[in-house]
Amino acid sequence: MSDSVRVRFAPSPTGIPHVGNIRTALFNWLFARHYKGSFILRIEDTDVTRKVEGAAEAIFDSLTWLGLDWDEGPGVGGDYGPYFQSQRLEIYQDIAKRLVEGGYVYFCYCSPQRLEEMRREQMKRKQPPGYDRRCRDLTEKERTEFEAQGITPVVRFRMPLEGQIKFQDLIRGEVVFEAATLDDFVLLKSDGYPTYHLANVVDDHLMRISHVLRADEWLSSTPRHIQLYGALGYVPPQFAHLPMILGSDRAKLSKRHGATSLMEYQKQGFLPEAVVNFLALLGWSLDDKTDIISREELVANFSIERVGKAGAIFNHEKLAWMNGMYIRKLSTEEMVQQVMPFLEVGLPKTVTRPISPDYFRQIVPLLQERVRVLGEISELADFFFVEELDYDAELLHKKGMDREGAIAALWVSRERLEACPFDAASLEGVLRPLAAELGLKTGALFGLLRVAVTGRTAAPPLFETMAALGKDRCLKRIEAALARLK
RNA sequence: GCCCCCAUCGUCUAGCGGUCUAGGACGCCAGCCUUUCAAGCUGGAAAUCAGCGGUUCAAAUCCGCUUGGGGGCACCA
Repeated sequence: MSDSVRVRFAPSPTGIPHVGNIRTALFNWLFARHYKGSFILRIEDTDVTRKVEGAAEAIFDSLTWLGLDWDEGPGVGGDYGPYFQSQRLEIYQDIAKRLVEGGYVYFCYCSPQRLEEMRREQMKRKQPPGYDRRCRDLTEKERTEFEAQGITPVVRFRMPLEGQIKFQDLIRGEVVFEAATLDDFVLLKSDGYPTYHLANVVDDHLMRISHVLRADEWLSSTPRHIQLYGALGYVPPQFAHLPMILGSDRAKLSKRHGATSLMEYQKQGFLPEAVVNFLALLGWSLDDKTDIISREELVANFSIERVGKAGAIFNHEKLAWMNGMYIRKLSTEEMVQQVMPFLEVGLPKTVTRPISPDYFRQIVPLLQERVRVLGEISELADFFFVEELDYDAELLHKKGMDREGAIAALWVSRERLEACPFDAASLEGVLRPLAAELGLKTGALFGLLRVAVTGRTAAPPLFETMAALGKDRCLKRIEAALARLK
């Protein structure tokens, strides 16, 4: 199989790609890389009316972000281009002509209004909606009459009226459809553009695609494609219909499911490696225990045989957990690189920019195991950057400690700290004994100082935090806390 | 409505006739660690394997039916 594998990701630029689309791309990519085949990107822009500006770029960006590089397609070229279907119109028209000559198709002059009305009728009678084949056997005369009226026809495929259409799906096994339940679908629209069915089949053949891995939603159009391949004298590729990724309501992913666009995950601070890992495990598994798996291992082990059949709900919680796992694996340098952009946009405007990387390098290790999604970073770390802390004075004398006690403790602490070198070890050497001296539990003193210095009750370890903040800032904040208590 | 697909803890999944009183992970709960929060570690609750019939010495695993869920049914992809 190795030398012949050519797979493709063929999205239509009608919107920003969501995780479901990209999961399909990922499986194709993994399949190609596993068998050392080719991964082809083809843009199926045959619907002029639904084309969305910037969608193609969003597709490129999404794939690039995840590191799903394509061997042929926009930007890289290839021997089977062009890779935009809108640039291949003549090809489809030629093929359609061939089909006309072969009698596999016919011209249909039915107006959209009539078709719509027909479907409404069918629905009302609880009949399956589908083209009633009115134009299937038009006489020469009827045809010329319609032509004389200036109607531009569409080209429809002549489906068999009876019999079964069978095909082997690599994931579903044998799938059988009754031909009688399938209607004559459109191949060429009246604007001269091909429909998905025509363009997709033609291009998959012309581009020598060996395996079509696509979402399950395509399963029911596969028998049509099989017929088309037959009429064209093409050998169909192998099909593998991937289980769908579902929203929390178990329905097909759509805009109404909230943040599903892939780029949104980038914006929120997910790492591409984590997303790849997570997406790969949605519908595929290595074994009974592997959760964290590298791209290399995925490529080495990916196989269609281990792709499941049931749809999978996209679980944000688990993705967030996994992202945290990947964040913790980052080196300090990598973490600084990753986090900087998020701080730039997330920190209040009052913080002076640019943020010093040196300062930041000190605090990054304190944050690294406390973050799951990079976008959380500024909220978690803002006290390292802002000048004025804003918090409720009551936090300073919460449990067990009264106002006077807090004032006294802060006062002494300030005094001792003044003479203390500001590294974590020295700070601990001074503050731990101080707690005993004051007759306070360490937790009480440290908690008090934590609030004074960070403005919150939950923060990174106190000594490291104080060391990073520096003596000046800490003393000033303790003074501010004292003032707040008065 | 018609056609097709699917069905193991709330979620993602392992399981491909006996090793399953069903394993792992997320989340949840508890304990440990600990200056808080995390992280980490340990333990726990959580699935009568959708139901019912078969086949078989033996079924989560094979078959059928039912139910439930999903997808498709455009001059959209």
